[in-house]
Amino acid sequence: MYNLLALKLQRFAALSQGDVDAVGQISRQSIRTTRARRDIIREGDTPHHVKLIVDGWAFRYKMLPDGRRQIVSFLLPGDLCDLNVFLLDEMDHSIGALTPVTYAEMPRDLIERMCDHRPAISRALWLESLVVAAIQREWTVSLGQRTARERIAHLFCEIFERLDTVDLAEDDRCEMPLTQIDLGEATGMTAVHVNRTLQELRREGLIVLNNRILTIPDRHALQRVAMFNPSYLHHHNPKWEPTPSAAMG
Amino acid sequence: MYNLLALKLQRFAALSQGDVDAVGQISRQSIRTTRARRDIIREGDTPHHVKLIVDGWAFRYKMLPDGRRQIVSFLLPGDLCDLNVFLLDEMDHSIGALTPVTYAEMPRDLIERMCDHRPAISRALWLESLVVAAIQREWTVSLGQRTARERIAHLFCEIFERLDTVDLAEDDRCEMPLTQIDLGEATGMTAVHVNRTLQELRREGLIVLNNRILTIPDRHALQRVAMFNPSYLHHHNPKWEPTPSAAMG
DNA sequence: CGGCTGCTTGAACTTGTTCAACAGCGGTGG
DNA sequence: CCACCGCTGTTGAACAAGTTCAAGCAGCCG
Repeated sequence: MYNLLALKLQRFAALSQGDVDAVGQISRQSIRTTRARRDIIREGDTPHHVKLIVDGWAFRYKMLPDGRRQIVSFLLPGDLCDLNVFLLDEMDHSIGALTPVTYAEMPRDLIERMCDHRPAISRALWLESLVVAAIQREWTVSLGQRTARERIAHLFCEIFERLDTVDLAEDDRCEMPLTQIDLGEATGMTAVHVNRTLQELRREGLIVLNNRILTIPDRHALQRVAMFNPSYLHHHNPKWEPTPSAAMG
Repeated sequence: MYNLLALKLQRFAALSQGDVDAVGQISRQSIRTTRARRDIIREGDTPHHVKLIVDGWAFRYKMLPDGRRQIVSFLLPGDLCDLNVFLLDEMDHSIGALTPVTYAEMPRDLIERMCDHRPAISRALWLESLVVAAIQREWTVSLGQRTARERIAHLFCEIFERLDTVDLAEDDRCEMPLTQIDLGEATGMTAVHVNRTLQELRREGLIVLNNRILTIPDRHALQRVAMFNPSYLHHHNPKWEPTPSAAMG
Protein backbone atom coordinates (compact mmCIF):
# COMPACT_ATOMS: atom_id res chain seq x y z
CA MET A 1 0.00 0.00 0.00
CA TYR A 2 1.15 3.44 -0.88
CA ASN A 3 2.66 5.26 2.08
CA LEU A 4 2.67 8.94 1.30
CA LEU A 5 3.66 10.16 4.74
CA ALA A 6 6.61 7.82 5.02
CA LEU A 7 7.75 8.99 1.62
CA LYS A 8 7.67 12.52 2.86
CA LEU A 9 9.32 11.96 6.21
CA GLN A 10 12.12 9.97 4.65
CA ARG A 11 13.29 13.16 3.08
CA PHE A 12 14.15 14.36 6.57
CA ALA A 13 15.36 11.35 8.51
CA ALA A 14 16.20 7.73 7.85
CA LEU A 15 13.21 5.67 8.93
CA SER A 16 13.40 2.07 10.05
CA GLN A 17 10.92 -0.44 8.69
CA GLY A 18 9.12 -0.15 12.00
CA ASP A 19 8.89 3.60 11.60
CA VAL A 20 7.53 3.25 8.11
CA ASP A 21 4.90 0.78 9.22
CA ALA A 22 3.86 2.90 12.19
CA VAL A 23 3.48 5.93 10.01
CA GLY A 24 1.59 3.99 7.40
CA GLN A 25 -0.82 2.66 9.95
CA ILE A 26 -1.53 5.94 11.65
CA SER A 27 -2.14 7.68 8.35
CA ARG A 28 -4.69 5.11 7.26
CA GLN A 29 -6.92 5.01 10.29
CA SER A 30 -9.33 7.75 9.49
CA ILE A 31 -9.71 9.01 5.95
CA ARG A 32 -12.02 11.91 5.25
CA THR A 33 -13.00 14.00 2.29
CA THR A 34 -14.20 17.53 1.71
CA ARG A 35 -15.82 19.17 -1.24
CA ALA A 36 -14.02 21.90 -3.10
CA ARG A 37 -14.22 25.40 -1.63
CA ARG A 38 -15.14 24.23 1.85
CA ASP A 39 -13.20 25.12 4.95
CA ILE A 40 -11.40 22.21 6.58
CA ILE A 41 -10.73 24.13 9.76
CA ARG A 42 -11.35 27.72 10.71
CA GLU A 43 -9.49 30.38 12.63
CA GLY A 44 -10.66 30.12 16.22
CA ASP A 45 -11.42 26.41 16.05
CA THR A 46 -9.61 24.01 18.36
CA PRO A 47 -7.78 21.41 16.30
CA HIS A 48 -7.94 17.83 17.51
CA HIS A 49 -6.08 15.95 14.83
CA VAL A 50 -3.06 16.36 12.67
CA LYS A 51 -4.17 16.09 9.06
CA LEU A 52 -2.31 14.72 6.12
CA ILE A 53 -3.40 15.79 2.66
CA VAL A 54 -3.72 12.62 0.62
CA ASP A 55 -5.31 13.98 -2.51
CA GLY A 56 -6.30 17.40 -3.78
CA TRP A 57 -5.12 20.90 -2.94
CA ALA A 58 -5.83 23.01 0.12
CA PHE A 59 -4.60 26.36 1.31
CA ARG A 60 -3.95 28.23 4.52
CA TYR A 61 -5.34 31.72 4.75
CA LYS A 62 -5.83 34.57 7.15
CA MET A 63 -8.46 37.27 6.99
CA LEU A 64 -8.30 40.85 8.16
CA PRO A 65 -11.26 42.25 10.07
CA ASP A 66 -12.38 44.23 7.03
CA GLY A 67 -12.54 41.19 4.79
CA ARG A 68 -9.24 41.34 2.98
CA ARG A 69 -7.87 37.86 2.65
CA GLN A 70 -4.36 36.50 2.18
CA ILE A 71 -3.52 32.96 1.21
CA VAL A 72 -0.31 32.22 3.09
CA SER A 73 0.49 28.80 1.70
CA PHE A 74 -0.72 25.92 -0.37
CA LEU A 75 -1.06 22.39 0.93
CA LEU A 76 -0.38 19.70 -1.63
CA PRO A 77 -0.64 15.92 -1.34
CA GLY A 78 1.82 14.73 1.29
CA ASP A 79 1.67 17.96 3.27
CA LEU A 80 0.70 18.06 6.91
CA CYS A 81 -1.62 20.56 8.45
CA ASP A 82 -2.39 21.40 12.00
CA LEU A 83 0.85 20.37 13.57
CA ASN A 84 -0.40 23.37 15.46
CA VAL A 85 -2.46 20.87 17.38
CA PHE A 86 0.49 20.67 19.65
CA LEU A 87 0.67 24.37 20.09
CA LEU A 88 -2.62 26.07 19.87
CA ASP A 89 -5.82 26.12 21.78
CA GLU A 90 -7.17 27.94 18.82
CA MET A 91 -6.12 28.04 15.21
CA ASP A 92 -4.63 31.40 14.26
CA HIS A 93 -5.56 30.85 10.64
CA SER A 94 -7.96 28.85 8.51
CA ILE A 95 -7.48 26.05 6.03
CA GLY A 96 -9.72 25.69 3.03
CA ALA A 97 -10.08 23.09 0.32
CA LEU A 98 -9.32 24.36 -3.15
CA THR A 99 -10.35 21.20 -4.94
CA PRO A 100 -12.09 18.18 -3.47
CA VAL A 101 -9.65 17.00 -0.82
CA THR A 102 -8.98 13.62 0.74
CA TYR A 103 -7.11 13.74 3.98
CA ALA A 104 -6.11 11.48 6.84
CA GLU A 105 -6.89 12.50 10.39
CA MET A 106 -4.29 11.41 12.87
CA PRO A 107 -5.27 11.78 16.51
CA ARG A 108 -3.02 13.93 18.58
CA ASP A 109 -2.29 11.36 21.25
CA LEU A 110 -1.33 8.68 18.75
CA ILE A 111 1.15 11.03 17.12
CA GLU A 112 2.48 11.92 20.50
CA ARG A 113 2.95 8.32 21.50
CA MET A 114 4.59 7.52 18.19
CA CYS A 115 6.99 10.41 18.66
CA ASP A 116 7.89 9.26 22.14
CA HIS A 117 9.05 5.87 20.89
CA ARG A 118 10.36 6.79 17.50
CA PRO A 119 12.95 9.53 17.57
CA ALA A 120 13.42 9.45 13.81
CA ILE A 121 9.77 10.31 13.28
CA SER A 122 9.79 12.98 15.91
CA ARG A 123 12.79 14.50 14.29
CA ALA A 124 11.36 14.28 10.79
CA LEU A 125 8.21 16.07 11.91
CA TRP A 126 10.26 18.80 13.44
CA LEU A 127 12.32 19.22 10.30
CA GLU A 128 9.15 19.31 8.29
CA SER A 129 8.06 22.34 10.25
CA LEU A 130 11.43 23.98 9.64
CA VAL A 131 10.93 23.53 5.91
CA VAL A 132 7.45 24.99 6.15
CA ALA A 133 8.99 28.02 7.82
CA ALA A 134 11.61 28.29 5.09
CA ILE A 135 8.89 28.32 2.45
CA GLN A 136 7.06 30.99 4.36
CA ARG A 137 10.21 33.11 4.40
CA GLU A 138 10.48 32.83 0.65
CA TRP A 139 6.87 33.99 0.30
CA THR A 140 7.80 36.98 2.41
CA VAL A 141 10.57 37.75 -0.05
CA SER A 142 8.21 37.40 -2.99
CA LEU A 143 5.61 39.72 -1.55
CA GLY A 144 8.17 42.21 -0.34
CA GLN A 145 10.51 42.40 -3.30
CA ARG A 146 9.30 40.64 -6.40
CA THR A 147 7.25 42.36 -9.07
CA ALA A 148 3.91 41.00 -10.22
CA ARG A 149 5.47 39.00 -13.01
CA GLU A 150 8.19 37.63 -10.79
CA ARG A 151 5.71 36.65 -8.09
CA ILE A 152 3.50 34.66 -10.40
CA ALA A 153 6.49 33.03 -12.05
CA HIS A 154 7.94 32.18 -8.66
CA LEU A 155 4.74 30.68 -7.38
CA PHE A 156 4.48 28.49 -10.46
CA CYS A 157 8.08 27.35 -10.06
CA GLU A 158 7.52 26.48 -6.43
CA ILE A 159 4.32 24.58 -6.99
CA PHE A 160 5.72 22.68 -9.91
CA GLU A 161 8.77 21.70 -7.93
CA ARG A 162 6.74 20.57 -4.93
CA LEU A 163 4.36 18.55 -7.04
CA ASP A 164 7.30 16.98 -8.80
CA THR A 165 8.70 15.55 -5.56
CA VAL A 166 5.44 13.70 -4.94
CA ASP A 167 5.25 12.51 -8.53
CA LEU A 168 2.40 14.78 -9.48
CA ALA A 169 4.21 16.64 -12.24
CA GLU A 170 4.78 15.21 -15.63
CA ASP A 171 7.68 16.43 -17.74
CA ASP A 172 6.88 20.08 -18.09
CA ARG A 173 3.27 19.96 -16.93
CA CYS A 174 1.26 19.95 -13.75
CA GLU A 175 -2.24 20.69 -12.58
CA MET A 176 -3.07 24.25 -11.67
CA PRO A 177 -6.55 24.42 -10.16
CA LEU A 178 -6.04 27.98 -8.92
CA THR A 179 -8.36 30.61 -10.29
CA GLN A 180 -7.01 34.05 -11.02
CA ILE A 181 -8.68 35.20 -7.83
CA ASP A 182 -6.78 32.57 -5.86
CA LEU A 183 -3.54 33.58 -7.52
CA GLY A 184 -4.30 37.14 -6.55
CA GLU A 185 -4.96 36.29 -2.93
CA ALA A 186 -1.72 34.34 -2.77
CA THR A 187 0.46 36.94 -4.44
CA GLY A 188 -1.10 40.01 -2.88
CA MET A 189 -2.52 41.45 -6.07
CA THR A 190 -5.90 41.91 -7.68
CA ALA A 191 -7.37 39.36 -10.02
CA VAL A 192 -7.35 41.93 -12.78
CA HIS A 193 -3.66 42.42 -12.48
CA VAL A 194 -3.07 38.69 -12.25
CA ASN A 195 -4.91 38.38 -15.52
CA ARG A 196 -2.72 40.91 -17.27
CA THR A 197 0.41 39.41 -15.79
CA LEU A 198 -0.54 35.93 -16.97
CA GLN A 199 -1.08 37.29 -20.42
CA GLU A 200 2.35 38.79 -20.38
CA LEU A 201 3.95 35.51 -19.32
CA ARG A 202 2.00 33.69 -22.00
CA ARG A 203 2.92 36.19 -24.66
CA GLU A 204 6.58 35.63 -23.85
CA GLY A 205 6.13 31.88 -24.11
CA LEU A 206 7.14 31.35 -20.49
CA ILE A 207 3.98 29.49 -19.58
CA VAL A 208 1.02 27.81 -21.19
CA LEU A 209 -2.04 27.69 -19.02
CA ASN A 210 -5.43 26.36 -19.93
CA ASN A 211 -8.01 23.91 -18.71
CA ARG A 212 -6.32 24.11 -15.32
CA ILE A 213 -3.15 22.60 -16.72
CA LEU A 214 0.08 24.55 -16.45
CA THR A 215 2.83 23.83 -18.93
CA ILE A 216 6.29 25.27 -18.51
CA PRO A 217 8.04 24.93 -21.86
CA ASP A 218 11.44 26.03 -20.55
CA ARG A 219 11.80 25.59 -16.84
CA HIS A 220 15.10 27.41 -16.53
CA ALA A 221 13.76 30.40 -18.39
CA LEU A 222 10.86 30.70 -15.97
CA GLN A 223 13.14 30.20 -13.00
CA ARG A 224 15.36 32.98 -14.25
CA VAL A 225 12.44 35.35 -14.51
CA ALA A 226 11.26 34.35 -11.04
CA MET A 227 14.75 34.40 -9.54
CA PHE A 228 13.79 31.00 -8.25
CA ASN A 229 16.42 29.19 -6.20
CA PRO A 230 14.98 25.87 -5.05
CA SER A 231 17.34 25.48 -2.11
CA TYR A 232 14.73 26.82 0.31
CA LEU A 233 12.55 23.79 -0.39
CA HIS A 234 15.18 21.46 1.05
CA HIS A 235 14.25 18.64 -1.23
CA HIS A 236 17.20 16.60 -0.18
CA ASN A 237 17.88 13.32 1.45
CA PRO A 238 18.19 12.60 5.13
CA LYS A 239 21.30 13.89 6.85
CA TRP A 240 20.63 12.18 10.08
CA GLU A 241 20.44 8.57 11.12
CA PRO A 242 19.76 7.19 14.57
CA THR A 243 22.18 4.54 15.83
CA PRO A 244 22.00 2.23 12.83
CA SER A 245 20.28 -0.87 14.08
CA ALA A 246 17.04 -1.37 12.18
CA ALA A 247 16.80 -1.97 8.44
CA MET A 248 15.65 0.75 6.14
CA GLY A 249 12.16 0.77 4.69
CA MET B 1 22.02 33.75 37.20
CA TYR B 2 19.59 34.95 34.62
CA ASN B 3 18.34 32.15 32.40
CA LEU B 4 16.90 33.71 29.29
CA LEU B 5 16.45 30.52 27.33
CA ALA B 6 14.65 28.72 30.14
CA LEU B 7 12.37 31.70 30.44
CA LYS B 8 11.54 31.40 26.80
CA LEU B 9 11.08 27.65 26.65
CA GLN B 10 8.82 27.68 29.68
CA ARG B 11 6.29 29.43 27.55
CA PHE B 12 6.00 26.23 25.57
CA ALA B 13 6.41 23.36 28.00
CA ALA B 14 6.71 22.85 31.71
CA LEU B 15 10.39 22.42 32.49
CA SER B 16 11.72 20.52 35.48
CA GLN B 17 14.48 22.03 37.58
CA GLY B 18 16.85 19.67 35.81
CA ASP B 19 15.68 20.97 32.42
CA VAL B 20 16.13 24.55 33.53
CA ASP B 21 19.64 23.88 34.75
CA ALA B 22 20.62 22.00 31.62
CA VAL B 23 19.37 24.79 29.44
CA GLY B 24 21.10 27.39 31.59
CA GLN B 25 24.37 25.59 31.37
CA ILE B 26 24.34 25.00 27.65
CA SER B 27 23.47 28.62 26.97
CA ARG B 28 26.36 29.90 29.03
CA GLN B 29 29.19 27.86 27.59
CA SER B 30 30.25 30.02 24.73
CA ILE B 31 29.27 33.67 24.61
CA ARG B 32 30.21 35.76 21.61
CA THR B 33 29.66 39.29 20.43
CA THR B 34 29.39 41.02 17.07
CA ARG B 35 29.57 44.64 16.15
CA ALA B 36 26.55 46.35 14.69
CA ARG B 37 25.88 45.86 10.97
CA ARG B 38 28.01 42.73 10.68
CA ASP B 39 26.73 39.44 9.37
CA ILE B 40 26.49 36.69 11.95
CA ILE B 41 26.05 33.99 9.35
CA ARG B 42 25.61 34.17 5.62
CA GLU B 43 23.53 32.39 3.03
CA GLY B 44 25.57 29.45 1.83
CA ASP B 45 27.50 29.01 5.08
CA THR B 46 27.26 25.76 6.98
CA PRO B 47 25.94 26.41 10.46
CA HIS B 48 27.59 24.53 13.32
CA HIS B 49 25.86 25.92 16.37
CA VAL B 50 22.44 26.96 17.43
CA LYS B 51 22.63 30.56 18.55
CA LEU B 52 20.67 32.32 21.22
CA ILE B 53 20.42 36.09 21.08
CA VAL B 54 21.27 37.33 24.55
CA ASP B 55 21.49 41.03 23.92
CA GLY B 56 20.91 43.31 20.95
CA TRP B 57 18.85 42.94 17.80
CA ALA B 58 19.56 40.87 14.71
CA PHE B 59 17.60 40.13 11.58
CA ARG B 60 17.17 37.40 9.00
CA TYR B 61 17.30 38.46 5.39
CA LYS B 62 17.38 37.09 1.89
CA MET B 63 18.83 38.73 -1.17
CA LEU B 64 17.77 38.43 -4.76
CA PRO B 65 20.46 38.01 -7.42
CA ASP B 66 20.04 41.62 -8.53
CA GLY B 67 20.65 43.04 -5.07
CA ARG B 68 17.13 43.57 -3.79
CA ARG B 69 16.98 42.61 -0.16
CA GLN B 70 14.16 41.55 2.11
CA ILE B 71 14.34 41.35 5.87
CA VAL B 72 12.17 38.38 6.74
CA SER B 73 12.25 38.59 10.52
CA PHE B 74 13.80 40.25 13.50
CA LEU B 75 15.63 38.36 16.21
CA LEU B 76 15.28 39.86 19.66
CA PRO B 77 16.87 38.82 22.94
CA GLY B 78 15.70 35.31 23.82
CA ASP B 79 15.25 34.32 20.19
CA LEU B 80 17.00 31.33 18.67
CA CYS B 81 18.65 31.29 15.32
CA ASP B 82 19.96 28.49 13.21
CA LEU B 83 17.77 25.73 14.45
CA ASN B 84 18.37 25.09 10.80
CA VAL B 85 21.57 23.47 11.94
CA PHE B 86 19.53 20.35 12.13
CA LEU B 87 18.23 20.72 8.67
CA LEU B 88 20.59 22.44 6.35
CA ASP B 89 23.96 21.81 4.91
CA GLU B 90 23.83 25.39 3.85
CA MET B 91 21.93 28.35 5.19
CA ASP B 92 19.20 29.45 2.81
CA HIS B 93 19.30 32.97 4.24
CA SER B 94 21.62 35.28 6.15
CA ILE B 95 21.50 36.73 9.63
CA GLY B 96 22.91 40.14 10.34
CA ALA B 97 23.43 42.15 13.50
CA LEU B 98 21.42 45.32 13.64
CA THR B 99 22.98 46.61 16.84
CA PRO B 100 25.96 45.17 18.69
CA VAL B 101 24.82 41.66 19.53
CA THR B 102 25.74 39.23 22.28
CA TYR B 103 24.82 35.67 21.59
CA ALA B 104 25.40 32.21 22.98
CA GLU B 105 26.63 29.46 20.71
CA MET B 106 25.29 26.06 21.58
CA PRO B 107 26.96 23.16 19.83
CA ARG B 108 24.71 21.01 17.78
CA ASP B 109 25.59 17.72 19.44
CA LEU B 110 24.99 19.06 22.94
CA ILE B 111 21.55 20.25 21.94
CA GLU B 112 20.89 16.93 20.36
CA ARG B 113 21.95 15.03 23.46
CA MET B 114 19.89 17.31 25.64
CA CYS B 115 16.84 16.73 23.48
CA ASP B 116 17.32 12.97 23.64
CA HIS B 117 17.11 12.97 27.42
CA ARG B 118 14.75 15.82 28.02
CA PRO B 119 11.50 15.51 26.12
CA ALA B 120 10.14 18.75 27.53
CA ILE B 121 13.02 20.67 26.00
CA SER B 122 12.78 18.86 22.73
CA ARG B 123 9.13 19.69 22.63
CA ALA B 124 9.62 23.31 23.57
CA LEU B 125 12.15 23.77 20.79
CA TRP B 126 9.76 22.30 18.31
CA LEU B 127 6.95 24.55 19.46
CA GLU B 128 9.29 27.49 19.24
CA SER B 129 9.74 26.75 15.56
CA LEU B 130 5.98 26.54 15.11
CA VAL B 131 5.64 30.02 16.59
CA VAL B 132 8.36 31.31 14.31
CA ALA B 133 6.36 29.95 11.39
CA ALA B 134 3.20 31.62 12.69
CA ILE B 135 4.98 34.96 12.84
CA GLN B 136 6.22 34.45 9.32
CA ARG B 137 2.66 33.84 8.15
CA GLU B 138 1.56 37.09 9.69
CA TRP B 139 4.35 38.90 7.84
CA THR B 140 3.01 37.33 4.67
CA VAL B 141 -0.37 38.82 5.44
CA SER B 142 1.15 42.22 6.11
CA LEU B 143 3.08 42.30 2.88
CA GLY B 144 0.22 40.90 0.87
CA GLN B 145 -2.71 42.86 2.23
CA ARG B 146 -1.81 45.70 4.53
CA THR B 147 -1.20 49.24 3.29
CA ALA B 148 2.01 51.11 4.07
CA ARG B 149 0.58 52.67 7.19
CA GLU B 150 -0.88 49.40 8.41
CA ARG B 151 2.37 47.57 7.81
CA ILE B 152 4.48 49.96 9.80
CA ALA B 153 1.92 50.10 12.57
CA HIS B 154 1.73 46.33 12.63
CA LEU B 155 5.47 45.88 12.78
CA PHE B 156 5.67 48.27 15.70
CA CYS B 157 2.90 46.44 17.52
CA GLU B 158 4.62 43.12 17.01
CA ILE B 159 8.03 44.28 18.12
CA PHE B 160 6.65 46.04 21.15
CA GLU B 161 4.74 42.96 22.17
CA ARG B 162 7.70 40.66 21.72
CA LEU B 163 10.02 42.94 23.65
CA ASP B 164 7.45 43.18 26.38
CA THR B 165 7.48 39.43 27.00
CA VAL B 166 11.21 39.55 27.67
CA ASP B 167 10.88 42.61 29.86
CA LEU B 168 12.45 44.96 27.36
CA ALA B 169 9.51 47.30 27.01
CA GLU B 170 8.62 49.87 29.58
CA ASP B 171 5.07 51.09 29.87
CA ASP B 172 4.44 52.52 26.44
CA ARG B 173 8.06 52.65 25.25
CA CYS B 174 10.68 50.43 23.73
CA GLU B 175 13.90 50.71 21.80
CA MET B 176 13.65 50.98 18.07
CA PRO B 177 17.12 50.82 16.54
CA LEU B 178 15.77 50.30 13.01
CA THR B 179 16.63 52.95 10.46
CA GLN B 180 14.05 53.94 7.91
CA ILE B 181 15.98 51.87 5.41
CA ASP B 182 15.64 48.82 7.68
CA LEU B 183 11.95 49.46 8.09
CA GLY B 184 11.68 49.64 4.33
CA GLU B 185 13.48 46.37 3.79
CA ALA B 186 11.23 44.68 6.33
CA THR B 187 7.96 46.08 5.04
CA GLY B 188 8.73 45.87 1.34
CA MET B 189 8.71 49.59 0.69
CA THR B 190 11.22 52.31 -0.06
CA ALA B 191 12.85 54.36 2.67
CA VAL B 192 11.26 57.48 1.20
CA HIS B 193 7.82 56.06 1.58
CA VAL B 194 8.61 54.79 5.07
CA ASN B 195 9.56 58.33 5.95
CA ARG B 196 6.29 59.77 4.74
CA THR B 197 4.33 57.02 6.43
CA LEU B 198 6.06 57.61 9.75
CA GLN B 199 5.24 61.27 9.49
CA GLU B 200 1.62 60.40 8.96
CA LEU B 201 1.54 58.14 12.01
CA ARG B 202 3.27 60.83 14.05
CA ARG B 203 0.91 63.52 12.85
CA GLU B 204 -2.01 61.43 14.03
CA GLY B 205 -0.40 60.95 17.43
CA LEU B 206 -0.22 57.19 17.00
CA ILE B 207 3.50 56.99 17.59
CA VAL B 208 6.35 59.09 18.91
CA LEU B 209 9.72 58.12 17.54
CA ASN B 210 13.02 59.81 18.19
CA ASN B 211 16.50 58.97 19.38
CA ARG B 212 15.73 55.37 18.53
CA ILE B 213 13.03 55.21 21.15
CA LEU B 214 9.52 54.33 20.11
CA THR B 215 6.64 55.51 22.27
CA ILE B 216 3.13 54.29 21.69
CA PRO B 217 0.79 56.67 23.51
CA ASP B 218 -2.31 54.55 22.95
CA ARG B 219 -1.57 50.95 22.26
CA HIS B 220 -5.10 49.98 21.33
CA ALA B 221 -5.36 52.81 18.86
CA LEU B 222 -2.23 51.64 17.07
CA GLN B 223 -3.40 48.04 17.15
CA ARG B 224 -6.66 49.07 15.59
CA VAL B 225 -4.88 50.84 12.76
CA ALA B 226 -2.61 47.85 12.25
CA MET B 227 -5.39 45.31 12.60
CA PHE B 228 -3.05 43.66 15.04
CA ASN B 229 -4.31 40.51 16.69
CA PRO B 230 -1.59 39.19 18.99
CA SER B 231 -2.86 35.62 19.02
CA TYR B 232 -0.34 34.60 16.37
CA LEU B 233 2.50 35.28 18.79
CA HIS B 234 1.28 32.55 21.12
CA HIS B 235 2.50 34.30 24.20
CA HIS B 236 0.79 31.89 26.47
CA ASN B 237 1.68 29.42 29.11
CA PRO B 238 2.56 25.78 28.68
CA LYS B 239 -0.24 23.46 27.71
CA TRP B 240 1.74 20.33 28.03
CA GLU B 241 3.40 18.59 30.95
CA PRO B 242 5.33 15.35 30.89
CA THR B 243 4.35 12.76 33.49
CA PRO B 244 4.60 15.01 36.53
CA SER B 245 7.52 13.72 38.54
CA ALA B 246 10.18 16.42 38.79
CA ALA B 247 9.67 19.77 40.52
CA MET B 248 9.14 22.88 38.51
CA GLY B 249 11.95 25.42 38.08
C1' DC C 1 -32.75 28.89 -21.29
C1' DG C 2 -30.95 31.39 -17.26
C1' DG C 3 -27.71 32.14 -13.95
C1' DC C 4 -23.28 31.50 -12.12
C1' DT C 5 -18.39 31.65 -12.06
C1' DG C 6 -14.21 32.86 -14.08
C1' DC C 7 -11.74 35.41 -17.65
C1' DT C 8 -10.87 39.65 -20.34
C1' DT C 9 -10.65 44.52 -21.53
C1' DG C 10 -10.66 49.70 -21.02
C1' DA C 11 -10.05 53.94 -18.57
C1' DA C 12 -9.48 56.67 -14.56
C1' DC C 13 -7.28 56.70 -10.44
C1' DT C 14 -4.15 55.77 -6.21
C1' DT C 15 -0.33 54.14 -4.00
C1' DG C 16 4.07 53.80 -3.78
C1' DT C 17 8.71 54.54 -6.54
C1' DT C 18 12.50 57.00 -8.47
C1' DC C 19 15.60 60.52 -8.80
C1' DA C 20 17.62 64.34 -6.95
C1' DA C 21 18.85 67.58 -3.70
C1' DC C 22 19.74 69.10 0.91
C1' DA C 23 20.03 69.31 6.13
C1' DG C 24 21.75 67.44 10.55
C1' DC C 25 24.79 64.77 13.09
C1' DG C 26 28.72 62.24 14.71
C1' DG C 27 33.16 60.62 13.96
C1' DT C 28 37.78 61.05 12.02
C1' DG C 29 41.96 62.79 10.65
C1' DG C 30 44.88 66.71 9.51
C1' DC D 1 39.92 72.78 16.46
C1' DC D 2 38.04 72.54 12.19
C1' DA D 3 37.08 70.43 7.68
C1' DC D 4 35.30 66.72 5.74
C1' DC D 5 32.89 62.45 5.11
C1' DG D 6 29.32 59.17 5.40
C1' DC D 7 24.99 57.98 7.10
C1' DT D 8 20.20 59.00 8.19
C1' DG D 9 16.31 61.60 7.62
C1' DT D 10 13.52 64.95 4.89
C1' DT D 11 11.36 67.12 0.89
C1' DG D 12 9.68 67.87 -4.02
C1' DA D 13 8.32 66.47 -8.52
C1' DA D 14 7.84 63.24 -12.19
C1' DC D 15 6.77 58.65 -12.94
C1' DA D 16 5.41 53.61 -12.84
C1' DA D 17 3.04 49.81 -10.99
C1' DG D 18 -0.89 48.12 -9.52
C1' DT D 19 -6.04 49.14 -8.23
C1' DT D 20 -10.75 50.18 -8.97
C1' DC D 21 -14.82 50.33 -11.33
C1' DA D 22 -17.44 48.84 -14.94
C1' DA D 23 -18.83 46.25 -18.69
C1' DG D 24 -18.91 42.28 -21.65
C1' DC D 25 -17.92 37.49 -22.92
C1' DA D 26 -17.40 32.31 -22.60
C1' DG D 27 -18.31 28.05 -20.66
C1' DC D 28 -20.81 25.15 -17.62
C1' DC D 29 -24.56 23.21 -15.12
C1' DG D 30 -29.09 22.67 -13.67
